[in-house]
Amino acid sequence: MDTDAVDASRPPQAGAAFLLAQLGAHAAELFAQRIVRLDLTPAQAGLLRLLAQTPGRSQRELADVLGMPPSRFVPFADDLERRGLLERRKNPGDRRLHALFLTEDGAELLSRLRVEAAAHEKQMCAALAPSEHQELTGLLRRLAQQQGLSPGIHPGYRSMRTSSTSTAGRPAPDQSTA
Amino acid sequence: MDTDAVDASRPPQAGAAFLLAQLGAHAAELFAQRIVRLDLTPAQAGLLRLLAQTPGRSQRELADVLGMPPSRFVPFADDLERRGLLERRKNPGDRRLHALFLTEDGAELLSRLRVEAAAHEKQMCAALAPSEHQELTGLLRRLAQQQGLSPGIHPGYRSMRTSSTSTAGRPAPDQSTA
DNA sequence: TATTGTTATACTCTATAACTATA
DNA sequence: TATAGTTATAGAGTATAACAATA
Repeated sequence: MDTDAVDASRPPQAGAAFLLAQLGAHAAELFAQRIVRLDLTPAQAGLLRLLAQTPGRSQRELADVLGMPPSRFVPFADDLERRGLLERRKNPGDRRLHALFLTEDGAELLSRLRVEAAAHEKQMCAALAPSEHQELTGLLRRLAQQQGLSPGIHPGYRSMRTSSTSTAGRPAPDQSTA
Repeated sequence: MDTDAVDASRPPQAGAAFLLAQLGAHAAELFAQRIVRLDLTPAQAGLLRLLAQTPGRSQRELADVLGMPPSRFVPFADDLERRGLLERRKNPGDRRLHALFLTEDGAELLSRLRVEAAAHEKQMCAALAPSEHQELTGLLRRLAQQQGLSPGIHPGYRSMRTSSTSTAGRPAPDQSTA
């Protein structure tokens, strides 16, 4: 009985919840690094996927799904539009709305994105045998469903960088104003 | 051969890596909400755990482990010191160093933190049977080890709120469309 | 009057770089 | 001269709120 369950000097092994947070942050970081080559941030990649899934949605809708305020969505979409990856079309029925669509270039980039995602998947699960990999995926899917997470987007998009304007590279120690 | 073609309009099911990022962000969010009651952020909780594990480390060391620059660590520790949760002691051998220790109040708060962590674990894994829960934990541990993640701290601490001062203004908008 | 998209402003957070005290 | 801790400042990123067009 003196063997207290909780010993402050030697904490218990990390549980699944902590490991999920730890591995999730790690996975997000690795993926972000990976798609720097495509000059995309994870949030931008999420929008491209979203546009492929359900084209023609309004900016307001998309901003809601991604969990960002409309005022932030505008420059976020502006950047991708300038790069020719998505296009805004006026909705004839309600001319207040801008329907967003993926361009051909956007679709092409998305397919390259999927290649990166596959490589990332392999890298993250390198420790597992194929059957274990499948087992893990199944368990995670059940967790996500029970937690009410919608497929394809995750809460992290809210707080993720929305622009990739050359901040993507190394710290670039510009030692100005010495 | 055409069966493995990638159809943009109907993306493949999410893989384990994406689910990890999604569930990880979700878990971190839930945990953050949970410990608002203790007036702690996840990063603060991480430091308390760290101090219990290996007391007496210098601020520089701790900042490195948590992945934050020293200039940010100082006010971060200041806050917890003001609240009497940790204490700085001058190192007699090298008086430049501040050795950090958990106070009694800090240790007491940490034990309450562990209670919350246990409840959080149960909440996150509610979808699983006990044997599956154990199975998942084992798989995640192997992933974390293979990825070189050190136990107890995770990369997300770098970008997490370091103060809990009156952030309670906006509790939980809960904008997820479930 | 309500809603979509947009712009502007104010605020928070952060890293970089100076500064001090010890070594 | 180098390092631990600290402070100051400037910059990036954000949300809130005002605005214009359309309903």
